[in-house]
Amino acid sequence: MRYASEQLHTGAANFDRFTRSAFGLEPGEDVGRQLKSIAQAVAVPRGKFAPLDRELDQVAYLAGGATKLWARASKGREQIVAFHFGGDIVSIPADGVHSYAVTALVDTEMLLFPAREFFDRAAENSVVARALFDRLPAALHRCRDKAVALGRKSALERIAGFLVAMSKRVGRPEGNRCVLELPMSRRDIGDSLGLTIETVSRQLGVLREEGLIETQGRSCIVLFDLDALTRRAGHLCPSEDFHAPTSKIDLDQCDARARRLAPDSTEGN
Amino acid sequence: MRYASEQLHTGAANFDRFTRSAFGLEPGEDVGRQLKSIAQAVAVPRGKFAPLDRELDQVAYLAGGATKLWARASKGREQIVAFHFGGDIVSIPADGVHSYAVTALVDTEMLLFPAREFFDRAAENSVVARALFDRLPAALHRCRDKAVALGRKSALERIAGFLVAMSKRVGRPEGNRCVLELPMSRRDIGDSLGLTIETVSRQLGVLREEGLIETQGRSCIVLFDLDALTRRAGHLCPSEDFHAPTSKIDLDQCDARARRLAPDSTEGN
DNA sequence: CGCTTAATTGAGAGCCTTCAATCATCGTGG
DNA sequence: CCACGATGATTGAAGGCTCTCAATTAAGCG
Repeated sequence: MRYASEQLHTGAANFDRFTRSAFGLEPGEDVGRQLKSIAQAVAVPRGKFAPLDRELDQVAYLAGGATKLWARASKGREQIVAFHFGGDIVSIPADGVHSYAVTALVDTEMLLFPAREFFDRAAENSVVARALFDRLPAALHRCRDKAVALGRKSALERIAGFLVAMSKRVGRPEGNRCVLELPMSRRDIGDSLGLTIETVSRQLGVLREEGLIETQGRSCIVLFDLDALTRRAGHLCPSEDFHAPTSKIDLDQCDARARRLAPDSTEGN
Repeated sequence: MRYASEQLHTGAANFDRFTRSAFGLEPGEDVGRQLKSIAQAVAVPRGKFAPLDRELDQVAYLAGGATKLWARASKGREQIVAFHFGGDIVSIPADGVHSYAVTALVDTEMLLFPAREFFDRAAENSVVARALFDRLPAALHRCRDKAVALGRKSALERIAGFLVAMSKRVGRPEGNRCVLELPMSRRDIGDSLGLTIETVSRQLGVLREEGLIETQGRSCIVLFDLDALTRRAGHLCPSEDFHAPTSKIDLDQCDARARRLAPDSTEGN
């Protein structure tokens, strides 16, 4: 059951690389040692699951590669909740209302931590804590944007939004074009957007016929006009603040009874 | 533009109440003072927006009341991303791909913080940091569960899941029944589940005819069988670990090439 | 008690899914 | 290096679930 092939270490050098790239820590700090003592280094080949303990929340640091975090919903359909790439920190839920798994899209190396111990140690070091307070809310906000897309957007809007999002994470700019080398299949894209592969294919076809994108082989997509795609995604555009079809919420209409109160009025009620 | 009515203070006593209930802090600690210096106390009447700065990520602590966090998507449709109740800490995204707002479902009092400063100070105190490391991943995981529902579940499953989730947050057990006094309208429920009010109404009708629930007036729903509702929601059920329709992911099939490697093998690569 | 707003119920339309077949891509073996 | 086979992607037709539009009923408040 144990293949001879590759090697992977939680050794000092590797671990220093992790603490530096993830948290900006200098080698030799206490937290580093403490985190190392609960880390489990894992190499997951393309297409395989990460060996998770589903009884516990876990945290993973991706040293390299790409993964999908997904759950099984009804009728055997999968919902991908997030894609992750090298350098990312992944928060993986224990079995709750759904059962989650992490699958490698390409050969991936990761460090696995039990969430409780991980956060206990992180809370003791302000540098680590601060780094996590950047990442966790960011992950939450990405998930919220995804919820908006899944709940209220058409297939075309979701596809356009997916392309724009991917361009920011794995896009390679070439002049005013952007070349995407996607590590995930059409099925993965569909499972991420709550669509079928057929619909993904059809909507990509629509964008292709509009001249906004070009597909090359299975994994390469060229984006010709990111602004247009952003508009098609129903995203908030800097250029559209005025006569916006996707309008910003006008908080000035919010009624002044939502009063700001002097933060220093001593005591009270 | 400033109404004379109620009063609200960030005064010492109120603030101590906040730091104690949110973080388990004793009064008089440094963090408390530091957080207070950046806090803004706000009373938001039912149906009104919280006065947010959309240029900045923000954090809100709900002293009491109930709110919805929502975004505007295409065609003027809203997507509610989360409901929050008294005691909750809310992470509110700045304008990014979508524009978010917080609306009070009932009269609500909250403390608003700029996220950056809030987390900077939180990172310096391990007790506060630890508390947030409980709440932030929990919020993320709730959002992930919601994404699964929005992406891959039928209207009936979503409604059932909503009722089960609400029973845990605002449910009042009465014998083996559970009484829900919902602060949100059918429209809010629909906007939270990516459905229309009509569909919400129809699916509630289905559950009613099955004898699983009873509706009383606009805001009260009685749940007769939480287990059955949980199954209808397509959730993972403890009782269903064996012949599960909503199966857990079988990580034992995950192939052993996802090897666990000795965490102490010194140095390497 | 009447009015306003919310919720329910019904009929028809639309978008995405399902089912099915064809085509393309890419890895493998000759 | 090319042919082949397997898998993935594309395209087409039909069906289903939810939405839209419309009318009716109920709830809650003054």
